[in-house]
Amino acid sequence: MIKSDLSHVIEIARSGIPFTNNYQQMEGVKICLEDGELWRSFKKCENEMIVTKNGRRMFPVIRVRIAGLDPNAMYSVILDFIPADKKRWKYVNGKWEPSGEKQAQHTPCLPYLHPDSPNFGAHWMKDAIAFSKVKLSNKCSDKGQVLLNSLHKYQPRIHIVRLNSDVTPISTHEFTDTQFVAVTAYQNEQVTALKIRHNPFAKAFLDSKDKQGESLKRER
Amino acid sequence: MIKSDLSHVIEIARSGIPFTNNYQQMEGVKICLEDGELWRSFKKCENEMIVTKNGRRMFPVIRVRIAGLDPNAMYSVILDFIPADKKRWKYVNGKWEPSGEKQAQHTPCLPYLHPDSPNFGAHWMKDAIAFSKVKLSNKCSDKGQVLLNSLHKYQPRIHIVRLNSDVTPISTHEFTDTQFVAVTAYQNEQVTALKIRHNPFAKAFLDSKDKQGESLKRER
DNA sequence: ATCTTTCCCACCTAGGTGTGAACC
DNA sequence: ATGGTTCACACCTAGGTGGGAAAG
Repeated sequence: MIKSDLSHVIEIARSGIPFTNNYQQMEGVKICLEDGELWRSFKKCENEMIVTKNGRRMFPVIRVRIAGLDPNAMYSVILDFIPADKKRWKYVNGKWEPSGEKQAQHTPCLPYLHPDSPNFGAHWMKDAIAFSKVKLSNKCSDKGQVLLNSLHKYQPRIHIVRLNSDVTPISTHEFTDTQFVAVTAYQNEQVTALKIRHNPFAKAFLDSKDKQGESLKRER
Repeated sequence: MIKSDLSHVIEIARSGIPFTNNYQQMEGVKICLEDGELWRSFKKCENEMIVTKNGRRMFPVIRVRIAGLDPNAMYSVILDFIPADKKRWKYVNGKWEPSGEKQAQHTPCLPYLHPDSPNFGAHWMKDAIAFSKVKLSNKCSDKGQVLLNSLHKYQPRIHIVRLNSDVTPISTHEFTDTQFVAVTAYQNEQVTALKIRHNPFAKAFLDSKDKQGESLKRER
C-alpha cells in the first residue's frame, strides 16, 4: 500500500479558512463501513469500477457510520483513493494478473469532499454518511470528478478533518473490502452480474443476466 | 407586515453549537434577489403557490446573491415565511379579496435551513444561492416541509446567521416581489399560464395553455 | 349549493445503467 | 491483429408538473 502525504486533503478541507499545520491524530473516533456483506461479495470476484470521461458513480456506494466526534465542533469528511500497488493489471483467461511491472507515476488523486461538508459532529454522527455522488473518471476535468488510471487497483480512504482556526486533527480510515480495479469496461462477468443484480439503475438488464454469475443459485 | 421573533431561526441555525443570545445586525452585507423580472411578472397577477400534504416546491425559485461576508467565517442561510397580513383571502370574479376579517392564530412557520448550511462565507458568495428544494405544505410533518395556511398571503424572508461560539449576528432580508398566496389549487389562470410557460416540469401542459395568460402576445 | 381539498394520472425533467458497435 | 476506449442507445430510477374527478 502506497502512502501519500495529506496536503491535498488539507487543502480541500480548509477551503479558505486559516489553519496552522499542527496535525494530530484524533482519539476515540470510530468509523464503520456499511453494506459489508455486499462489498465482500464483490471483493470475492475482484471488484471493478467503471471510469468514464464524464465520471461514473461507484457501486456499491461507500457508506460509513461515525462515532466519537465532538457534536458541537465542525468537521469535513473526505474520500480519496490511493493506489493499492504499483502494478498495471490485465484480465486474461478469467483472472486478473500483473502486466508490465514498470509503471508511469501516479498522479495524486484529487480528494472528494463530502457534499455535507463542512458540518457539525452531531450531523456526521446522526446517520450513515453515503458517498453516493462521487464520480470516477479517467480524464482530467474541473467538475470535481476523481481522476483514476484505468487497469490499476485502488484503495478508498476516508478522512475526517476538524475545522479549527488553531488545530487540524486528522483521522484516516481504510476498508480493504472496498478495493477495486478501475476499468473502462467490465472484465469479469461475475462482477457485471452482481452490479446488475444489486444496482437499481441497472434493472433494465436483470432479465437477461440474472441466470449468470458465480454465486447465483441455479434452479436445480 | 407581521414581525415575529427570531427564536426559531436561531434554533435551527445553532443545530447543537453553543451560542450566546447576543444578536447584532451585520454591517456591509449585501443581498440581491435573482430572476427579478420573472418574479415581477408573477407579482403583477398576484402570485400563488401550491401547498400539498407532502409538500410542493416553489416556482419561481428564490435565488439570492450575497456579498460582504467574511470569506473565512462560518454562516448558515435560512428561509422562512411570515404572514403578509392577518387576512384570509378568496378569489372571486377574477380578483383576490379579503374574506372573514377575524383570523385563527398563525402557527409560527418552521424556518428552512439551506442545505449547504453551515458553510464558509466564501462558499455563500461564490454563486447565487437557490432555495430550489424547499417544500410548502398545509400539513404538519417531520420531513422538513414548511407549514403554511392555505388562502393566506406570505412574505418570504432570508436570514444570514454567523456561527460563532460567542456572537450571533443576524441579517434579515425581505423581497416584496416574492410575496404569494398559498393555495391548494390555482385560482388565477394567468398565474397557471405563467407557471406552465416557465417551469420545465410543467412542459407537458405547454401546448394546451400557451395561448392563454395576460401578457402573452397573440400572433396577430 | 358552494368552496376547498385530496387523490390519481399522464407527461414531463434529470440523470444513472450496461450493451454492442465503432473507433483507435 | 489485439486490447482498450468511446459513443449512442434503450431502459431504467426518481421525482416534479397541472388536470380533473371525487371527496369533504
